[in-house]
Amino acid sequence: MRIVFMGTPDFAAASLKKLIEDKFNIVGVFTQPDKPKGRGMEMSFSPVKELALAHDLPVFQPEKMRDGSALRQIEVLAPDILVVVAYGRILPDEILAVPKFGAINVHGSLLPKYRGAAPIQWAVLNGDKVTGVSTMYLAKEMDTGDIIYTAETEIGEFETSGELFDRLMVMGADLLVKTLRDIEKGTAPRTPQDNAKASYVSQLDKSFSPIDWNKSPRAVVKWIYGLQPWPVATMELEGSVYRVFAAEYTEGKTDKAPGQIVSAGKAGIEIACANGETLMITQLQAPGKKRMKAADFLRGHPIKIEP
RNA sequence: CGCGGGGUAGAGCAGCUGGUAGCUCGUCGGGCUCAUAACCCGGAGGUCGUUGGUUCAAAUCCUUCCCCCGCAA
Repeated sequence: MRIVFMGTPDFAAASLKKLIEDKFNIVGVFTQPDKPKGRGMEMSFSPVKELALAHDLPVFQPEKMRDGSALRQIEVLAPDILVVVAYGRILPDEILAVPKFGAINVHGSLLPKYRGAAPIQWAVLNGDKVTGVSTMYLAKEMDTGDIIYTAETEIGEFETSGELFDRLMVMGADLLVKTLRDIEKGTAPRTPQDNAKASYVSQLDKSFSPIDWNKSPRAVVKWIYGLQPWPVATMELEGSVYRVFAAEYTEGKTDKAPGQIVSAGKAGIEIACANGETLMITQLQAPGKKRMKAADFLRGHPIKIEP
């Protein structure tokens, strides 16, 4: 089976890596054009491109998908199926129509829940106990195609989105392999999504960072861990914005208003949340500094606690 | 050359309008205490990221490079 793979970030690279390891016949790899990244704005390749180059797979990086050139490239490759994982582009119908098995996708949620851009992060942010990955056929509308397979996994209480990402991309890769094998055998199921149960989630950005202390401790914990590795939860402390990386639950009760510092010591910085409950911040990062334990931070930044 | 912050004792910071370095914690020793992440006394520990320069004298001024971090992508 001739496969054309389309993808860009690490999540996609994990699937491509698995397909390569399992000796699938990948005839071409599409990924986003190279862009300057990082400090110094150095040109960099996408993880998918790096991987493809390392295995001598032909790489295609069309600037536009709708000007016909991408279509011609794909027609030449004559794939039997298109595997699209976090490519970052909407594919026009004429491209989807080329392969006889169509196009399939790996999505980081249990569809139809969390259609959209940041399903993994939102599963964490919402405090879900379980999430998973799905494989599906590409449809005209984003993430609405028929589901092929799903796989579930539990979310750790203090698991970051990044950690969950790493697990889900491996699960996704495995599920993709199973999906491809069964499509080839003709035994892959095809289940339409129940649109009534669908939900959409938006991409995250820095406007999500500030912690809302009027929430319960658990909601704040989920916010802190769900926003990692990006954009990272933040809190204001004596005029500066600090990035918050870790927190623990406490038995503490307080009369202070949400957001007020209750205590600061070896265990961390205790902050009031909703209903008089508190949360212990244990790891944070000051502007221009690297992340550190709250106890380390307090040595050089004694905090005055309002009575 | 995309913008900006920072590299000072084991850790976190101050000092940076130049004169051989200070604070908190930790650590070591001693004391006090029924006891303590408590308190008291004492000690160890730093070629101030690197290179060259200015100067009678630099952590403090200028310069080279390295490393860390945030923004932006």
